[in-house]
Amino acid sequence: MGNSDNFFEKVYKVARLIPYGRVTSYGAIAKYLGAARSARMVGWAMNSSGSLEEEVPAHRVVNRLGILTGKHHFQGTNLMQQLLESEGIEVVDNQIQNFKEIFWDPSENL
DNA sequence: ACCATGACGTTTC
DNA sequence: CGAAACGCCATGG
Repeated sequence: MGNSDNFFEKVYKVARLIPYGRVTSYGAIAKYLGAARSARMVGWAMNSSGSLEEEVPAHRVVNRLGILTGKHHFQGTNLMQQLLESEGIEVVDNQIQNFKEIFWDPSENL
């Protein structure tokens, strides 16, 4: 573990490429990395992203429906939503609005 | 090795 | 896309 696991490192690398004001899903990242059945591991990687030197925009990663399932892992009770709204993303009841339009698929852009 | 947990996703009702 | 059952797979006890 001293060295970053290759899989985790790839996840962080892709996450950092998500454009400002756009979002993607755990499954999309997993699929892009050739581990389509390991979407949960992407979430696990995000859980460890807080201790990294390089910051990871984990708030831009949501589930396939555009729901902020990981908001409770951020500090406070509403930080994830606030970060998204600060980028012009509209969130109502933990659900990203216009999700289809701001969704960024690494498989189609990398 | 077994069981529980989880920032997911698909299928089914 | 409500709710629940599975499937999936790394981690931890």
